[in-house]
Amino acid sequence: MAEIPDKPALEGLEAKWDVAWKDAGTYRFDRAAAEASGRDGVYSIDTPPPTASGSLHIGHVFSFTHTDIKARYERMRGKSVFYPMGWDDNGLPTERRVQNYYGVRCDPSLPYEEGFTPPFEGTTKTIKPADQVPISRRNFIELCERLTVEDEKQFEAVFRQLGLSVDWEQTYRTISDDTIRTSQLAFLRNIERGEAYQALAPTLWDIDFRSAIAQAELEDRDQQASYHRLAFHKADGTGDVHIETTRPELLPACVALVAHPDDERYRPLFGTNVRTPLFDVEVPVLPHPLAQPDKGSGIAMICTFGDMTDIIWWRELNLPNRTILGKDGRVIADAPDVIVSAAGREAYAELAGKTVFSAKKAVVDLLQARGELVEVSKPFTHPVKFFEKGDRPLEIVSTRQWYIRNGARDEQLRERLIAFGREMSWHPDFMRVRYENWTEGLTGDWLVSRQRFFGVPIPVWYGLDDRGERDYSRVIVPDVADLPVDPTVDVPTGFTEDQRGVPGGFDAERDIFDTWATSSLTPQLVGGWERDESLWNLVSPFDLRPQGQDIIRTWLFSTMLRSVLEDDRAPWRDAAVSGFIVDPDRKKMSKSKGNVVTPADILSTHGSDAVRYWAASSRLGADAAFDPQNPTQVKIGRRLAIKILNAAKFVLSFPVPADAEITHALDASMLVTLDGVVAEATKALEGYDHARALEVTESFFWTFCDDYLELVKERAYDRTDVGQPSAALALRTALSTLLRLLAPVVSFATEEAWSWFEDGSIHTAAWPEPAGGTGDPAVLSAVGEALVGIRRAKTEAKASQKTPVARLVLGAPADRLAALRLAEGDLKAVGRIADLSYAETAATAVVEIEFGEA
RNA sequence: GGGCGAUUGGCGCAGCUGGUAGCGCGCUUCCUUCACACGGAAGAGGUCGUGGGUUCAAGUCCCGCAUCGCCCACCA
Repeated sequence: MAEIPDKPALEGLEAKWDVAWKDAGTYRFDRAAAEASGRDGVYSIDTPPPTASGSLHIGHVFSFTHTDIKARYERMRGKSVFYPMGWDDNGLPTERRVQNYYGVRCDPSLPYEEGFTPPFEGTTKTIKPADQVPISRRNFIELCERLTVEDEKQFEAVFRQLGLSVDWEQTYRTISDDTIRTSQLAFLRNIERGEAYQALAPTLWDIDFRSAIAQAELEDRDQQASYHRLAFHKADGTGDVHIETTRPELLPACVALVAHPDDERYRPLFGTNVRTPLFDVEVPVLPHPLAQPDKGSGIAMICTFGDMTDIIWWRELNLPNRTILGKDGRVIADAPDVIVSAAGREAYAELAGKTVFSAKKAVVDLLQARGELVEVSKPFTHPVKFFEKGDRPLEIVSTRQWYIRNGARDEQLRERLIAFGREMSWHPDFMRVRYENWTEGLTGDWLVSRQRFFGVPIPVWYGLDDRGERDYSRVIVPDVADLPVDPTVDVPTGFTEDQRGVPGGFDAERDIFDTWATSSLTPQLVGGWERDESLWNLVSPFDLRPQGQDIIRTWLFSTMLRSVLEDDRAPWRDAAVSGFIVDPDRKKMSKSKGNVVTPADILSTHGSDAVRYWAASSRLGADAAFDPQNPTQVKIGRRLAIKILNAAKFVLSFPVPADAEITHALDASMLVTLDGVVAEATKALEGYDHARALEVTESFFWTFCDDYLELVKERAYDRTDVGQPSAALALRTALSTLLRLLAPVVSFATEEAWSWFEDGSIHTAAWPEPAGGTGDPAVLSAVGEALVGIRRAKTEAKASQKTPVARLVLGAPADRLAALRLAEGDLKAVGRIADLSYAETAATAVVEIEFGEA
């Protein structure tokens, strides 16, 4: 046990207890205990792995604190808590950060350079792509690893300062060998069961990242556009048909016109052909119900591919593919074969090699020059699809990609996914709806391949035919025992390296997995799936998945999918979804808006307990305001933490006789009231309502300090008073209970105070149970009311609370008077009242007061 | 266009299975150093976005509307 300092303070507690907890292994997952107790004795958490590229933000502090509170509660309840930490270090954010940080970019065609030194180290300005030094894939990946390791150290430091009760021996990275092995193994199983497949199809494509993008990574952004009214010429020469488009540059990719089947204006045209302006290509006019008569001129051109609707029309109307955009977002050199006229080919030549933006201008100029641009509308804004991490609108190009079936085209699977979602508990419950909406609204299978570099390689090769072309029907998979593999380096069983890339040999898949394809396996990654079966059985399915509401469609959905495909069950029992942080203007905080506050400063300035308190006072799913200039709630938390230290010090100053018993009605009343608080806080925490648990506990704590402690301090101090042992014991009991109730939130101050009178960590102490005393709660509340009355009388007299009172008549309802008499001594002591008498009144109040010594 | 959530004193929030509103901050006044000035006490201040309905009784249940936020959408 530690000495009680003269002047307790919060400063330094974080560093002190972080080391102490680490040395004692306070939060270590006790595998032996878990094995002894079995799955039911374990509480396992599928912790979100923060993206290790850059810095943590206040939102991380917020949501991770929510999880930590529950973890600490379950630990005190006697569970072996499995609380790991992961870092999501693969993927685009890391690549982009590495490009900027070191001034490099990946060029897979380059050879590996031993001992490569990057041109920059930690630049603050953005380096233009043209100035980035091209390096090999292996060099690039090495830099990714180097940088993420550094970031992860900083992240751990912040989380330790915050006091997360993570078992820091249970960590994983989404780029480690173990992870790659697990990710590849799960994918091979998907292939085996026919859940993963490859297909050549129109794909949403980011021209800057040069990679395919999945539906879950889309976001709409408003863009300026104008309708361009173009004249198509009827093939029979009887006139023109006007269409409107925002994308005239796609005119050479036009494959048909489309109007609604019931549209009288265009009905006569169905089945006929028209010729495109400029390029003079004959295309059919077709009916399709998705065409909207009230939009534009009511008839649209279908291009391969301008938007998602084009894909649907193209597929359902069985149209040819005349893609003109390359993967770099520029118009490809070769015109579609159907453009045969000299004028058409000349026009196309003007566009070849141009970006979408320039090509649009060129087409408009050409159309204008030939008088075929009828009209250009005023610019307006409309939503355009972007990759959520991208800077330019997505294009749609035809590419070969890998997909995992997700229920979009399989009603049975979709229904199972929803059914498992209903088996789980969601906190708050309405978050389930978002999951269901997403699942029901899926438009296609999950595109998991990415044309990127830093990630888990897709573990396949393709057989090559005798001309050296990939035969996509001959997918070669590795032996499970050989995982992890990098197909670009490793050789499939039955082949030799010299068969790489030669006719009759093999060719490596160069794509990597989407980061979610690996993140969707976090339970498997951390739980020892196919690596440590006994661990897996102890922790899975996990108790808790904590996460942000913004990634329900990605992380939560995909984790559920993988679990259902692999094990036919939900991966967790509970999902706790935190809200996000909004600034004082109610805007979501995000890097792009530049209003992000870094947590390290906040933690240092106000103390971790204060910040934890702020986080704890928001319920799950509720957005929380945070004003870095004036973090009110944080300051309140700080006040609470300081009060805890001071109150503990005070309570511990009263000696508790060895044979002390609760004999006084007021003490018994306080303790039985506290029992109710324990019951309520416990119930709240069981239901993931940490805010409610904190509220009832905190509320009682202030009553305890302001009223009860004031009332009994004289008695507790006076060893000659027969009521002394009772008061001292009650105080000590309440302190112990309150500290434990507050420990999950105010983890540092409670641990500090605990160390003054108990051995061992409060965080492994038993969660309090109601003591089941026989007190009457009415006594404490009646005396509390009387105390307010006495104080008011003194305040109104502008007297100090310590002013002696010669005589005081206390009025109260009859049933309350009895309670007051039971605590008469304490009331007289706290009010410095010499002569206290009573009167029956409707409400509790001071009837007469006479100041002065007795 | 669809879905979800929010709307309670100046601000941030509680109000569980319906019975005429609570907490904290801020504010006003006062006290004070024997746990706590990173302190203590008392007080003023809302009829609960809006229009209906159910009920003896509605922030609290039902329907409509408005505003804000988030998510989704096949937006030529």
